[in-house]
Amino acid sequence: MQYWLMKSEPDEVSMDDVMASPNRTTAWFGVRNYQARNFMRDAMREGDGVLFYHSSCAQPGIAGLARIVSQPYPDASQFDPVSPYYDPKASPEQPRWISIDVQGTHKTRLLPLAELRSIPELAEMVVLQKGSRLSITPVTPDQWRYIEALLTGAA
DNA sequence: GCCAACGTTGGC
DNA sequence: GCCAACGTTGGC
Repeated sequence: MQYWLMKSEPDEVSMDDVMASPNRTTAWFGVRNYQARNFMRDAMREGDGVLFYHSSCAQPGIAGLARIVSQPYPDASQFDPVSPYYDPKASPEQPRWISIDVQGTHKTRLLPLAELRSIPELAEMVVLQKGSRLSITPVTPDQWRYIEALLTGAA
């Protein structure tokens, strides 16, 4: 069991969109960065916890909690010539990019980036490190527990 | 819109 | 394999 922070632009997919999806589940596709891809392919597994983060927006921060509900599988958009995520170098025989299904569990209050930065217990979070741009970053169990308790009131 | 930081591309 | 140029991310 591992924990992750996943960035989404709320104009594309917001926490509300996830919670409104059938079974509160949506396919995470369009990752086109090898480091993030490798996390999905090699480390993410069904049941892992996800901090759902809104990026590139007026109020960046954590918007809810989710979990991984599938194994990794090839991202269909890489084969679609009209998709903005089309990759001519990928083929169904040799897929390059990975999707995974994410299910929303709690929509929470927005935990703003500035507040995250103000919490000493969270100072080591990968997403807070200088220059960090990865759309998927690992979260430690301690960081997860702290944020989960903060946002859900769970002990 | 600005800009820092990082990733990718491609010539050599 | 090096590295300059370019593109992207993402907070502000």
